[in-house]
Amino acid sequence: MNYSQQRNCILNIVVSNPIHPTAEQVYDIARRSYPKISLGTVYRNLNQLAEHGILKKICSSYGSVRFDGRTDPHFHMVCTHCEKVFDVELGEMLCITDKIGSQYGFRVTDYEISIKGVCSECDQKQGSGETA
Amino acid sequence: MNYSQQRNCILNIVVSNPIHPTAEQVYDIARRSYPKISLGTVYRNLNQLAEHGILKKICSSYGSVRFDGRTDPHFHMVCTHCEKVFDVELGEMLCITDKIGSQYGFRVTDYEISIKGVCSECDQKQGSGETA
DNA sequence: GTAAAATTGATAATCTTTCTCATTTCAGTA
DNA sequence: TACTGAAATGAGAAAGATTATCAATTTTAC
Repeated sequence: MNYSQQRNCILNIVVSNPIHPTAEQVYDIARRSYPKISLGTVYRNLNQLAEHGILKKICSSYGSVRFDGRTDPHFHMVCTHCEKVFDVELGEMLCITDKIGSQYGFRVTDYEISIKGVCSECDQKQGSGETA
Repeated sequence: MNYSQQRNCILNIVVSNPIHPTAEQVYDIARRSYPKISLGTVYRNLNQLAEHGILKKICSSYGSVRFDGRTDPHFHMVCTHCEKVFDVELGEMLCITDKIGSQYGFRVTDYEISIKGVCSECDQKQGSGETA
């Protein structure tokens, strides 16, 4: 895999913006540096980087796939109000997945956990009728 | 919400087929009973039933959204080989989500866990080069 | 610097899902 | 049982997300 300037830019965007961006969001940011970059290039690179394990595809929310610069096991909390995706640490899950593997005869290679709810910010705004 | 024959059929398909079908799969099965049913009707009903909490939308795998007739909290194991989605029971998760909620100030309303890996069936076939 | 391999931008194509709207069905009531 | 307004349907167009194609450009290794 060659590292073109565009690929580097795309990777940096995902790694340095822990917002779990969609391809479209990455595209918007990438265009600031490469105004002629095409959306196809963004999709191609995000998928290739994910295939190589350099970043991760996540499907925490409906609609578009999102990408995560963190590849170590962790969870996500998705706010059903503002649609933001937050990271959650919880080492305990590791032993739970092991348990599941042996209990169901399933060879666990990865897991993806999305906790849905309302983030504290939205929860506070809720009363005033605001929407993020 | 009126219960048309088509809506009943769609609901039955999802509830009685624990394969976590996509809209397209539901459509294919529904056509056996209602050859003229339209894909739009299938999508409309699946979404409405999900909005009413009668069934659940899941995004365990990429590509298409899937639907689940079980609405009680449970996990999914997704085989990366045959793409099948299996149910997993694990009550322990309930206290973990509570913990996460209080730790991060997040009001947890639901969660969705997908464990990815290879199911025992595919694991056995693997050596012989077969693909499901 | 050169050549082969990989990548890009532009655009078409595909796939999934939603929307529109005239027609039909449903549920409640007389 | 017939009537009526609301809800749902089927057909197809439209929108949104993603992938594929391909000539031109960039990258990498020598």
